[in-house]
Amino acid sequence: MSSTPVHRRRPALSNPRVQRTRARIMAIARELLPEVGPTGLSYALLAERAEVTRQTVYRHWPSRAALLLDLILEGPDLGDYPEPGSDVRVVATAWLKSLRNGTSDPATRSAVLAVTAHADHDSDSAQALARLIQDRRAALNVLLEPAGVHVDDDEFTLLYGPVLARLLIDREQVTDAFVNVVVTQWLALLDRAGAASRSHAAAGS
Amino acid sequence: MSSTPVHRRRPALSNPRVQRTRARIMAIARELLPEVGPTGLSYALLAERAEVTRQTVYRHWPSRAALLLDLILEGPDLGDYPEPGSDVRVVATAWLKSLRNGTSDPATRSAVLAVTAHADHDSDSAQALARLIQDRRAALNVLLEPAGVHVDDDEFTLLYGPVLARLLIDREQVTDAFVNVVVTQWLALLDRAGAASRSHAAAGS
Amino acid sequence: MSSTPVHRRRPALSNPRVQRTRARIMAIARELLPEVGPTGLSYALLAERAEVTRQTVYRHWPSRAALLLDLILEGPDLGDYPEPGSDVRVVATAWLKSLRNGTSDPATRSAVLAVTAHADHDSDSAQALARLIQDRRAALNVLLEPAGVHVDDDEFTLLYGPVLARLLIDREQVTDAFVNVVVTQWLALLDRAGAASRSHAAAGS
Amino acid sequence: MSSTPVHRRRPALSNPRVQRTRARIMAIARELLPEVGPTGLSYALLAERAEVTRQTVYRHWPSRAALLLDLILEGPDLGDYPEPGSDVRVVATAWLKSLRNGTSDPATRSAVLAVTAHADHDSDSAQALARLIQDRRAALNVLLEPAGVHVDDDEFTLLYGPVLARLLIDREQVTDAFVNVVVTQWLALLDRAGAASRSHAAAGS
DNA sequence: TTATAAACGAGACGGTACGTCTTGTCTTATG
DNA sequence: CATAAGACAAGACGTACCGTCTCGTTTATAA
Repeated sequence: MSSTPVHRRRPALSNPRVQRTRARIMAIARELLPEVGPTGLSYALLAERAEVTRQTVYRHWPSRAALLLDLILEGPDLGDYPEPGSDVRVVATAWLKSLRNGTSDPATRSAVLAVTAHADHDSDSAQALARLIQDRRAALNVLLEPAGVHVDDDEFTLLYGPVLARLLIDREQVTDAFVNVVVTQWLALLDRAGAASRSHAAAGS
Repeated sequence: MSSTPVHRRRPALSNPRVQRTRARIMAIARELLPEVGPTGLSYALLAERAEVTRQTVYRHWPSRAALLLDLILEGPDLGDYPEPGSDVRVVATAWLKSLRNGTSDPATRSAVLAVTAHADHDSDSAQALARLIQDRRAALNVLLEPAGVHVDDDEFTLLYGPVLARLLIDREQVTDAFVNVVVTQWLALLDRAGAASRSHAAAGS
Repeated sequence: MSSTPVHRRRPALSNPRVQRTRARIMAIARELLPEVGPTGLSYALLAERAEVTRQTVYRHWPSRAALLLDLILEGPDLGDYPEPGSDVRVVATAWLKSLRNGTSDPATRSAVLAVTAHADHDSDSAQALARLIQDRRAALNVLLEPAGVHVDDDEFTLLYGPVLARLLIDREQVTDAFVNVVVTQWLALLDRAGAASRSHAAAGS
Repeated sequence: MSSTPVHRRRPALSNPRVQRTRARIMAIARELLPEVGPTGLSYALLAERAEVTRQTVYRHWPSRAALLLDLILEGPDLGDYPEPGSDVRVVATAWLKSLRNGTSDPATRSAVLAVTAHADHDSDSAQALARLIQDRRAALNVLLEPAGVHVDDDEFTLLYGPVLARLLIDREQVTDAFVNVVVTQWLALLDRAGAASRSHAAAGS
């Protein structure tokens, strides 16, 4: 069996040399990932391409999961990030397109899939994945605050589920039309839920 | 890079010895997969646990993808398979629960995720995944035939997407309640689509 | 710290392929040792030069000590091995020259020194060294049997000590003349010891 | 291969701070050496234990050989150093015991063995070893001057050889009794040599 | 019932990768 | 500005797994 990696302090990002090295490795990793896949992205290959020692890569990311996570978090520039608003349809559509754009980057998609695949057996990955989802949901809720809407777990899954399924499993483009269908569906759900709670409230009065 | 695997004839399943060996390895693989994860399921480990030579495993499955695929296809007994019917809600619910049950088996889930993760870089996996999805959709359409309903790509994704997202990404139980919500949503979608095509037809007349 | 090496079966010498591989590696090691020294004789270098994988070298010798020991034991051909006889001087001289010849081979000398140096901290090396010495002493005693002489620890050290010191520490040739001086000395010691035991016996009568 | 070490000025011993640092490192090295062996005594470990930067150790001893040599030369306190005298037996015995005492210290023994083992491939070590031996011989000759005796190479090796062999190779205690036997032997040799030269002189006249 | 073909066990081998360690140099920040 | 902390390149270590290749042995089918 492989021994558990020793916990070791990671290089201080304040150091400009460290920043340079880290940035170069991340860039190469982003290039390489779609080419060779997450399992093919070995420290050996990464180090060679980045013209860096394996040891250096280990110093920055003690495990592949850590590297993949950073790749997801510091994804490529996604263009305009959606802004809060009171029109639920507009906000939800903007958020969903932003999700789609982020996840359409091949490197990011690879990384997400790899982390997801490891989540069952690697608690680090599981935690990272969970945090990722929670952050996205929190972001959506912030955007929807002006509209006085708060999405719960089920509603959230119903919104992003179809889009990610299309991207990751169907492995096809997520068109604007598809996004519109999903959002339309989802608004109907919210309406029903609102009506239910209203009728519930009415019945309770 | 590793050298290209030589194409080699796989053992004939007609031979009872072959069947025994194959069955034992598959069983062990199913046990092991949730424990160690898809990448941890090495030929070496598998062979050792199954008390078989590595060579033997290679003879049966020339690549890990092939093994994983077999694991998915010959999943554990799923209980009653849904039957065709004219009530769309009933049929869709049954199908969705069957999907949930199949994918809830840890070994199967692991295998599906692994295949999905490799699909970007391994055309074999991509093909296998595509076929898997198509088969499921075809099965659903067969079930819905009596109801006179045929689901297209988008509708299909909207049906299974939330369930798989809940299972694979949220990594939580898919409750019957959640299934009901998804189906209710989905029926509304079908209605809208039907109305649209009807009005379309009316306008066209 | 590195984890303790796993105990693993070494290749069966009955296999001719194994013999070939082993012989080639040993030959290369013998060549390399005097060039680069015991610490410079890395598994990496050895494997490269022998055109063999590092893993193969590990399979044959799980530790450097094991390899060095084999190098000592299967030294180069030493020429005629001394024969037993009743003339103590002749036998002792022949044995000592044989020791000298064996230890004069640069590779063997390097190996002996390395094993000796590690004996303090590596019980394997210590044991090997001890066995080496004991074997040599036993061999000498066999040769001297016809002469009715048995050498004890102190006597043995007095015989081989000066020769090894000259070789390993003075790092100079051991001439036949030097061997003769040592043997002459040593015979005087035996005489004295014999006289002492005789007088002892006489006193006891 | 590693790049050749750059020649760099070593700290001035006149500086008291330098002395303190140097003394602490040496002490730690002396402690560590028997524990971990000469190859295990890495600069990294040494620096860590001495609570000093690796750089600092490098500054003091540009190579391991240099450190080991210093360890040998500045061995632990040997007790009374023998004094010159006219009784050859007394002087030789005292000198031999002093040699034994010095070499019995585990750290020193380790260092001596390491230097010896490297002498074949590292000219620095070879030189250091040679100087060490010469110094010891010179010291003995100084002690023996009052007795009018001068030992040559062969005689010297015959005196110290058995003792070092017992210590380093047999890896056993050198008892006073053993020292006495060696000295007795050795005196007989001197006698014979003296007689030979006398008879030689007589024959030559 | 015995060939004969295939599956299987055993394991050596060349590779690649892993995660760790040490070494010697070089950069950066700090006093 | 001299010195520390420590990042980095280079490379070895011992291990694991991979895919292939013998070579015998066992099992199943066919003659």
